Amino acid sequence: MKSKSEEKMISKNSVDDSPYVEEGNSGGNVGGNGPLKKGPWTSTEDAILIDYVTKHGEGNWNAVQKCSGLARCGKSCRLRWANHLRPDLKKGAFTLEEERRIIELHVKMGNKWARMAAELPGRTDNEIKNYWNTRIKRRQRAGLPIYPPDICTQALNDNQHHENMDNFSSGDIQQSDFLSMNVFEIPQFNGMELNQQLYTPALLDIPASSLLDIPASSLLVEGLDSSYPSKSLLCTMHPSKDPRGPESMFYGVNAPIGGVLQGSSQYPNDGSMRIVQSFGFSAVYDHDSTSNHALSSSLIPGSHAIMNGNPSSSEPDWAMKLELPSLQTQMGSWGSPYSPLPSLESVDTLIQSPLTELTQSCSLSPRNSGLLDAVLYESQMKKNSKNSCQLTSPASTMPVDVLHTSSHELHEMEWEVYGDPISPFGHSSSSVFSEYTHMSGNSVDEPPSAETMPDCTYVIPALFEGFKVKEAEAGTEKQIIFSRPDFLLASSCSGLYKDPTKDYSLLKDAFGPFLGDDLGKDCKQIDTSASSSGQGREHDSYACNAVSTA
DNA sequence: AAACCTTCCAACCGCGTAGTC
DNA sequence: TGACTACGCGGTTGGAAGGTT
Repeated sequence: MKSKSEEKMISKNSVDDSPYVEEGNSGGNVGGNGPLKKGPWTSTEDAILIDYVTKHGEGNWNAVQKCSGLARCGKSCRLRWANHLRPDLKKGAFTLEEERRIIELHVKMGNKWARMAAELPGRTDNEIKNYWNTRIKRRQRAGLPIYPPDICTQALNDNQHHENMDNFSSGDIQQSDFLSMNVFEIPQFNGMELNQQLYTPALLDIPASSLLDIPASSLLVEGLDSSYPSKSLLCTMHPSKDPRGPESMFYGVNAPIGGVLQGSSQYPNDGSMRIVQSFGFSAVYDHDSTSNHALSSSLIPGSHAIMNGNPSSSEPDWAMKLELPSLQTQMGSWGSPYSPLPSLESVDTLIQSPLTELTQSCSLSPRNSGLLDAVLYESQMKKNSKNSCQLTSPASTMPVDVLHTSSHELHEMEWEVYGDPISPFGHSSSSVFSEYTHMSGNSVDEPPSAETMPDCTYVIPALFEGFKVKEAEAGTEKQIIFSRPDFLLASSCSGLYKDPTKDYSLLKDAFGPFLGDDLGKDCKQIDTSASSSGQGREHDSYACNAVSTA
């Protein structure tokens, strides 16, 4: 097996018919004893490396080549040892328990594979990463949420718990407690961002990923206690490395959001922190909607922000370097300038805006209780009023003045911004929306996939979290009401699926380690006749509001 | 049977960080 | 303080294998 692939690799990497020769030396692959080999390892090489490590121990990998004559760079040696030769490695597929653990860890840590691996003895970061990416892809295809029902349930429980909390941002909650309480918070639907259509295309320049890969817990903690060393966030944002300073984190942002974002400059010394603090966690913490317009849903770990695949030229380099998972690449499919799919950046923009700004200038929608029933109600109302959403409006380039369009119009076009049944932070949002567009024949970049969400529609109780964004410069207020996708998952997992006759294989697959054989009892997919035809999916349950008030 | 597609996974690459000088 | 080095991490790539059409 290996020999075959090896030969291919050798052939591929060969230079002048010299196998085992590496033509490049990037990444410190310069060898002192000649060219370094790349590609699959042979058993002989493995033996050499094992022998070396046995004698000299781990570390000093660059010395391997010198001491053993192994034509491999230190980097490669380390990787080989860590991922394959280490004696304590656990081989074989992940157990259900391990899978569950991975998911839990991902909720907490995001794409911190090494940290996750540390929690899973015998497993490597690469292994976990591959597993996760595969899982994401699979669920994306299936149109399923990343996080399983029980976690959803826990998230809801936590939500209810926190709804009764006051001053959650006062920092009186211990980090550990907070973390423990939010371990299962579903950062689902980070894609509940504001409709990009509501904002100028420049908003797309905002590196949503900078926040979306941050574990929910980290952000939440940040929001609670600024003393928490939110390395994840800081590192992700790289604010200190941005020569433009904190405000530049919103580089590319302009009106109307720009006014809001500019508020970030209020915290010149700790932009990211402030931003975190400004995050809303309403899903979980909108116990006090007047003071804490949290957007918990935005706090999705591992969210590979859907950058809408539109790496604008104006996007800062650092933004592009932010944690962009491979999935994001896939998401790029809806990055077309004309894609009706939403941009996380837009929501992130608001999310990133200082809380104080929001709290001071915002008055939540009266319907904005954040309670599930309220959301359900609203969703139902929308459903009744509109049975179909016009998702395909090529209005992704809609100018700012769309904000002044009627709320009705906005409703129709906005649902697409939300729902991301797959990923909490939005990477999946792309999947759902892209899938929708596929079904409706509106995909710009990809052909409809019969495989994607076949006859499957989630009934999503859209929660509407509204807040007003004060447009500092214009002196106007724009109330942006957006749904609470984070609840969508939970609801979708807790019996909101309507059609019991549908095949639950997808869900079963998705919830594998979390559900028993009676999966179908709890999770059902909805079949809408419209969905099969790609028209009029009952996505209006995703409905969202965008009310613009001059 | 062949072509195509999907999944899995090993390996590579670039970058960030810590340590050292 | 800056340059250099080693190491680690996360994202990405590409081939093998298996499945589907």
